[in-house]
Amino acid sequence: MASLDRSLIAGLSVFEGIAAADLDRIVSQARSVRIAKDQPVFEQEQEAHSFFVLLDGHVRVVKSTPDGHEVTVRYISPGELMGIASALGRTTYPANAVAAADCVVLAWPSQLWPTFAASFPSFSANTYKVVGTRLQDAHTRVIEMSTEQVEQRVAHALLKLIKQSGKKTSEGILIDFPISRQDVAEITGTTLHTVSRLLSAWEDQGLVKSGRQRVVVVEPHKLLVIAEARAAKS
Amino acid sequence: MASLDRSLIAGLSVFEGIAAADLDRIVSQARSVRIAKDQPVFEQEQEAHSFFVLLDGHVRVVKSTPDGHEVTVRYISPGELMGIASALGRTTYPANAVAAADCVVLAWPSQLWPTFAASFPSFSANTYKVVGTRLQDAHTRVIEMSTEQVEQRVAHALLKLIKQSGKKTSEGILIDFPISRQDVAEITGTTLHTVSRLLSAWEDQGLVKSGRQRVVVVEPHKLLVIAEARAAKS
DNA sequence: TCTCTTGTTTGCGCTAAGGCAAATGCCTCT
DNA sequence: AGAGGCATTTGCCTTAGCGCAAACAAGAGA
Repeated sequence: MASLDRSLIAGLSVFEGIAAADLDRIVSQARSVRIAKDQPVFEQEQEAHSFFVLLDGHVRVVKSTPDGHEVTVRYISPGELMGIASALGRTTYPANAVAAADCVVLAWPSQLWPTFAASFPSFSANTYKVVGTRLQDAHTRVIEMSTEQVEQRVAHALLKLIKQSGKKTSEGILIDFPISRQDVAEITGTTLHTVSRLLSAWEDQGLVKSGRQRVVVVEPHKLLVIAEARAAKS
Repeated sequence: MASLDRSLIAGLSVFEGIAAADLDRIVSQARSVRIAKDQPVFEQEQEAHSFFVLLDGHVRVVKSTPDGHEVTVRYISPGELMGIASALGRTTYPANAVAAADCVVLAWPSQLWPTFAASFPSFSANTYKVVGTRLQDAHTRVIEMSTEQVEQRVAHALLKLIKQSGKKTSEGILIDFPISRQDVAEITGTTLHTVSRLLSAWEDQGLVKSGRQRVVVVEPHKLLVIAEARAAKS
């Protein structure tokens, strides 16, 4: 591992509260892997041989149903953990992870987890905190799916995406990786057609600008109004 | 704690792999609490002062949305953990837990968690395994909400309920606590009207028998066929 | 530059399922 | 036993949003 990586890594929230020396020991046992866009990071049902931290790029975590549907569970941004099945006593990955853009990840063999957890309590605590957040997020998703209409869900999804992976540009806030209508549909549980219609409508109102695999949110506030709308619609 | 409880408790999967002596130390620090039907076990946003094991009864975990919707996150059956926010680094409960029937729970103060986790690795491992399962379940819920129609979701919900809390009777498998159409609706993200219509239809076909706050599944296999149906419907 | 592939837009019809409303039935409490 | 409150059933209407299908860009590769 290049020392360049170390300084970059020290700032990540996953490693908060870990002494520099410990961090070195942790990082020195990782291997750094480059993954090209659309290549898998890990796959559903596969043996969970490693856990990862994403250093650069974006990863989409997807579950496939027997009947061919694909549901996006979450997007992973730089700095986030993924594939931590081993911390939860699982031996296989529960979903597919695919690079949504070219990625660089740090990978540790899963069998190191017990040692890490015992030796570096902060690391373990940070990890479980992440798990807690994800459980929370998943429940929020369920609630959104249960109580909101498609328009609100798509608005929420875009807001979540710009919060997580937004990049300010002169036009507005860009979702910083290629994302298609189909992708948004798989996040929100709808169809690419409906997403397309919504984006077109919002584009007309000046809320967003979008193109091929590209979405820029121009008016986040107005989008938020739609997302939080109770009953009436404009 | 009566020693009666100890023998009962030793069999629970949460305590698997824990030496009898350790189990005694764990259980001796719990207090046993009786909670009447419809009374809260813990509440959303409240400080997570304790974590629990349900010994008897059934608990419904519900999240309320700002706009008055209620979504049932899960049902807890005897032997299961609940309120384990502290193990995930949270300081407040993420949802409401209400007794769906009269309950008996064991409660430990949250501040014991770090000690327990350090002293009894099996306990910690078991707990995180439960968390893993719940995360999994939550994702399954999201997928069901995204890809299945209401009929399939309700069928799945009933199957899950009889698996978790089913009791064989002469008529079929009874869901062993009072459950209304509204409750089923809150699990599946639909309305009590739709649930009522479905149950009536299934009753006509002899798949279930149901009454006021009561559901008996007569033909689990046929229900499974509905739950797993791809496109066509009978 | 031209072509091909892949993503996007949009129109149209259809239906699952929600909303509303009213009737009925079953417990529970007095 | 009677009364009141819930839970349930059902009919009817409305509609959000899906499916299908066809036309349209806009990159990518030759």
